[in-house]
Amino acid sequence: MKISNAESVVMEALWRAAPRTAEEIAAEVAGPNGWTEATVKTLINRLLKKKAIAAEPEGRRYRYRPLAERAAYVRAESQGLLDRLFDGRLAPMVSHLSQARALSPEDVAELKRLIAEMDE
Amino acid sequence: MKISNAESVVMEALWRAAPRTAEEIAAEVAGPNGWTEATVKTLINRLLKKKAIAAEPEGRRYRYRPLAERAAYVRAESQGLLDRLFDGRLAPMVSHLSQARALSPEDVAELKRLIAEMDE
DNA sequence: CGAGGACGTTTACCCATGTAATCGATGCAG
DNA sequence: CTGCATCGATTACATGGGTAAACGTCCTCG
Repeated sequence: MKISNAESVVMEALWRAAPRTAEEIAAEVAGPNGWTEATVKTLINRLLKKKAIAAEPEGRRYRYRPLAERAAYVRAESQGLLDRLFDGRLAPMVSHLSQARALSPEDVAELKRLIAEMDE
Repeated sequence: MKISNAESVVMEALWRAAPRTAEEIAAEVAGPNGWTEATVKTLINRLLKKKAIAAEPEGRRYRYRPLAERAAYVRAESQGLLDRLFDGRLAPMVSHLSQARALSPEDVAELKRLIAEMDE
């Protein structure tokens, strides 16, 4: 099932560190997103329904862990965008993004390294 | 204002060629997406409301033309993804995508060229 | 033992979106 | 002139998502 935008914020938190309690998750994501703890709880529940995360009982409460893998999520999202906007071609995308936002020299160096690697 | 997924299909059609009538647009996008002409008309109207396109009268009907620029749309979309998933860093994104999907030699060559260009 | 709190669960509500049918005006074929 | 076909405009309706409060249950402190 599809993970929505707001939900993905919770997922990211869990991908960063898991398992965690609802309280811990909320502590991390509620403020920056202007959400109340109630909102975070709703998101957690929707993710449970979608089987994107699992709950393991710990005493009185639960700790949540991701079931969906970040790599798969990232791949689906970026591939979708790539296909929709750049006809699946990476080069035009890189071209576009590098124009739209200046790259740091480190970025350029890193890219160069990547390409060199691919070129074998 | 935000352009939704379905709406973006209409936008893409108009970016490809404009101005066009609703009928022409529908002819191009309805079938492949499994939409009726009515659906396309709704999308057109929503885009009008959002000021993403404009209508110019032509005899008894209208021809539509994009107001929003594709470049801006593409930039917003890809930048959003880049920020959300790759912390705004292009190199990790390229790395991820090139792993997830093998690049053609042309792509690699093109990328190499791009990087070389940036490096000045 | 009783009250307050901590948690997860349920319910709520509104807006955007996907999808489409219907309506109203208008121009054209007879 | 009149009825049919066309168009755009209006209305419809279900689902998903963002946002959150209310509820029920159990634990714990006094």
